[in-house]
Amino acid sequence: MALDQTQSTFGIAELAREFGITTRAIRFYEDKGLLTPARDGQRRVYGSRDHVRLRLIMRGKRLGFSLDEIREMIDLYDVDPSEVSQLKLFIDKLQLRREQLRIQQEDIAETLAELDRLEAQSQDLLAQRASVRTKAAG
Amino acid sequence: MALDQTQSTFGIAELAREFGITTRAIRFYEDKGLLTPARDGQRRVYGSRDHVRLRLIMRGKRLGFSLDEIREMIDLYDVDPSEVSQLKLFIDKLQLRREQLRIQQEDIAETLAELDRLEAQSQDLLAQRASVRTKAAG
DNA sequence: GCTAACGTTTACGTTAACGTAAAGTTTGCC
DNA sequence: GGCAAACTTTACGTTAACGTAAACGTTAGC
Repeated sequence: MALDQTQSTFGIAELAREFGITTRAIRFYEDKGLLTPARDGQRRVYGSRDHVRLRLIMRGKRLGFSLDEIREMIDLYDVDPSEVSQLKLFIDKLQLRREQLRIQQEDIAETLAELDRLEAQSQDLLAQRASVRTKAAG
Repeated sequence: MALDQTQSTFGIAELAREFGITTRAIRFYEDKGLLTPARDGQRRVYGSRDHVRLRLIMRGKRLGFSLDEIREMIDLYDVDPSEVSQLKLFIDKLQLRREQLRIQQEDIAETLAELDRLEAQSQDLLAQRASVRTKAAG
């Protein structure tokens, strides 16, 4: 077995290690309807679908979304496209998310620009200090 | 006074209206050291500096930062550049923030790409449905 | 057969970020 | 001078997202 085909089942501790979270958190996400692992007797067995979902959860958290929001986003991937009216609603939801993300992009761009400015200032100051010390020592 | 020079003092209710939050929240931010309004007797008087800070707070919240993190970020704007060692530490902090924001950018880009994919699929489906109905009706 | 390692459920505790309510003060206005 | 609007402090309540602990089951290795 050299091919290391993407692993297809996981234990809870295994997932916890991989994502750097606790098993408590993973069970909590299940309680909140974000994960739906299979069972082997009592034990939870996570498939590749859960693995993907957990990745989406962590990404959502990094973006500051609540678990409720994250669930809504994740559910977008599983939407049932049978009803046209549902489809249109679905597309509307997509637009809302998109708009929110666009705002975040702007916020990040602004912030990065300000950080750039601050760092430039600081580097200037550092250079000045360095040159002052050099001249004083020379 | 036609020039509407940027307003320089604000009441708490005024700020609350402008930013779409409650006065309670504004006082809470003060408790946490994010705002430091002047006083006119008992009453808080917010200057342009507080106004700027409140904007930064709201931006930080949109990006999912905690108030502690936001305070750290805001304090970067007021850093005292007297000590070189402090300056270097300061630059390190800037780098950390930058890295975090870069990750968020990536996360957003990924998410937007997936939303694009989902929407394209949906629009396809909608178009198919529409053409089916058109043919059935024709 | 015992002990780790891994897993389970149940339940109470904790922190952040406010909401909500009570009770009082100050100010402009009629 | 009385009332409403805006403000104050104090304090208890609430929600999200887990942490922590207790008490128990099961499986592999020595």
